[in-house]
Amino acid sequence: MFVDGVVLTPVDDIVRHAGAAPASLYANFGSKDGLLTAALERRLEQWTQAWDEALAAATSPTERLLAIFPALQTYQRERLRERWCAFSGTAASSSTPSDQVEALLRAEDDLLRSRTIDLATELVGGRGPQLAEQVIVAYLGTLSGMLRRDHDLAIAAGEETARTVVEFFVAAH
Amino acid sequence: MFVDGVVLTPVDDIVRHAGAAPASLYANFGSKDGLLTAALERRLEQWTQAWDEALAAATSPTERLLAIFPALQTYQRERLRERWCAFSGTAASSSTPSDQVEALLRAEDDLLRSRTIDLATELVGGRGPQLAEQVIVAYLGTLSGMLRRDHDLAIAAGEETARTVVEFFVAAH
DNA sequence: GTCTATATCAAGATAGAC
DNA sequence: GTCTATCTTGATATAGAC
Repeated sequence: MFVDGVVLTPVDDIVRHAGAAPASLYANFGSKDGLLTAALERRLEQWTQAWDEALAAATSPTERLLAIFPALQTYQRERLRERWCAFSGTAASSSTPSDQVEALLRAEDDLLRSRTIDLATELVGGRGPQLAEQVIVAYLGTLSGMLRRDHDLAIAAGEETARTVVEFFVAAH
Repeated sequence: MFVDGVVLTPVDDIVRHAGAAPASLYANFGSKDGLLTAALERRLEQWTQAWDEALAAATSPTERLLAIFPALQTYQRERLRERWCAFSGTAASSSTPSDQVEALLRAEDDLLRSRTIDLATELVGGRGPQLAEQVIVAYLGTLSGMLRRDHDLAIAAGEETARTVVEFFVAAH
């Protein structure tokens, strides 16, 4: 759809794609920033759902910690196809986001960290936060990787990396 | 300096910062894309040097493979301070770069992959490519991490992740 | 080769009709 | 509430003088 994300896509293009008029967009969202906010809210909701579903499908604590990768794959395939990540992309697109956009970026980051730390702690106890940190590096590396190569390859490489890290921590546990 | 990168920074700002006139920029670089090209060329050169230096300072094959992280730190501290990465940032800023910009993005990616594969192969032989892939995930995750948190923390987390992966492969070797 | 001043164009936003 | 038409702004780029 809009491969460059909301921030870098002109309002006119979005409006034309929607079959609507510019004035309607402004009547509904107030500004382009309002549109971006609504888009990120929707993405956060969809992403949370995709992750929830992958967690529910996971059959072991290890797979639960790694479920973020299948979640990313189904999110991309079945939900909001994106070039890499709406949140990192927004952070990259402007170093001075509005307060409401910044709050959403923080909300996504909080979700990522708190869930990952909880899942990692279930798996390795006190070393959970360190393991979580490394799984997050693998996750963020997956997102960056999507910018420069095939999505499926990037996700597979990221998941393998996370799996290595998890095995290492579990073995030392 | 220009925290959002060349692509997202208006020409006027760059010109003002340089104490020059818009016309001079166009006389010297032809277009904004020409300026971006020159900027990326310079960055690739500086980055290669920083990485070379870190490689020269490394004292074991493992440290040589991990030298990309100290290289990133000195690059950021002593060379071209950036918000995250000029190359990933450029890739994120436009999905349709000019041919010359795309060639530079490819050159940076080739450098990253070929060097990492060579160093990983020295360390673990035939499993080198797989190890390299995971170190690259950690590197890219470090870059993305720099977008959202303190640079030193992001680099430390990335290096720790890569170190875990390396230890795992070395132990299995 | 560099400057001032300006043309050109694209993008965000709005006025006013329906 | 949505549309057409338009305003305004800001950004890339150039003309012409020095």
